[in-house]
Amino acid sequence: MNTHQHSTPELTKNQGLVYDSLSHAGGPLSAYAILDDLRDHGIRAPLQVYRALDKLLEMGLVHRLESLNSFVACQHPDCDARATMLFAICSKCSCVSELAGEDLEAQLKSLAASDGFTVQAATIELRGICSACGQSAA
Amino acid sequence: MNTHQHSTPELTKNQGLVYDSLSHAGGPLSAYAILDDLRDHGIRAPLQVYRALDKLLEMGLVHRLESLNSFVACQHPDCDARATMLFAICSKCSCVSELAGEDLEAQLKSLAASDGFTVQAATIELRGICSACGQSAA
DNA sequence: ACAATAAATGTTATTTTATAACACCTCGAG
DNA sequence: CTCGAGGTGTTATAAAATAACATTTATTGT
Ligand SMILES: [Zn+2]
Ligand SMILES: [Zn+2]
Ligand SMILES: [Zn+2]
Ligand SMILES: [Zn+2]
Repeated sequence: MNTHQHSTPELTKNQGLVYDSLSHAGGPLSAYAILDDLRDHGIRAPLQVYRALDKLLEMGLVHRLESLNSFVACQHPDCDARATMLFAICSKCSCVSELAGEDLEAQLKSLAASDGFTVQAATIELRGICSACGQSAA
Repeated sequence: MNTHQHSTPELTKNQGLVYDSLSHAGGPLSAYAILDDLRDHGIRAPLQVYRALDKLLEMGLVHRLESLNSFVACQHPDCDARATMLFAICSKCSCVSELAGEDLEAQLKSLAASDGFTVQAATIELRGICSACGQSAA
């Protein structure tokens, strides 16, 4: 279920299929999982998925989770405008939350700057236990 | 050139070979690049490299760069003890600096905690321009 | 409307990254 | 000695991503 459709700039057929697949999944999917999901809708080759993903990533509708080799629909209304995003990945249920790093970005930049490094983009992925799993474990 | 040998707990033959390869490289290498580098030293199959890497990762002598699918020798005297580490990867020269996140960890944890998430491990990889490349570009 | 151009698609083959499965060796505790 | 854990060597396979090429579908300028 897709909640906040961004300012969706009309997707093409394949882009729409891939985006819907990711949105409905409610969690991260690998490119090949998307492929399987869309076999019935005419998607037959990995490239069809990867090409759609490339565009969706450009548009900011989808994010790539490097530590999982997988992709997730953006959960945030205006990622592009906002500060650095970070992803909290639950080790138990594999759910993913996308959080806004508000002032985190400034701290990262200044930390990097102390080494003479100019930040262009940041990948921040946390591993741990989500609130639901934390409570059920007690 | 390996500078600060940690408290190296005697590596096995293959572990030593892989660690040396990574140390001498002075930058990130893929498992298969390590394999190629060590063909002359009796390493013939990916598994020999991946098994050694697994142990080296456990020991904290080596880190995995998720966004590059590659590995780098630890540059920091005492990673284990220290706070969250972050990696600054230069988009031009591909060099990698490992920085200590001092108070960054606290901020990450509190940010995650506001979502009910308990952090176990963090992957932080920055993309940008290193000091050397920044100056040469001018 | 029509040609020129750009963007998206369909398909096959290939590369790159990572594991599975199984046999053998080595070395130290009992 | 023996047996059990960890390390090694090897072959085969799985999973993730890209290359190359032909075709089709929009966009744009005239
Ligand atoms: Zn987002
Ligand atoms: Zn969970
Ligand atoms: Zn380190
Ligand atoms: Zn550089």
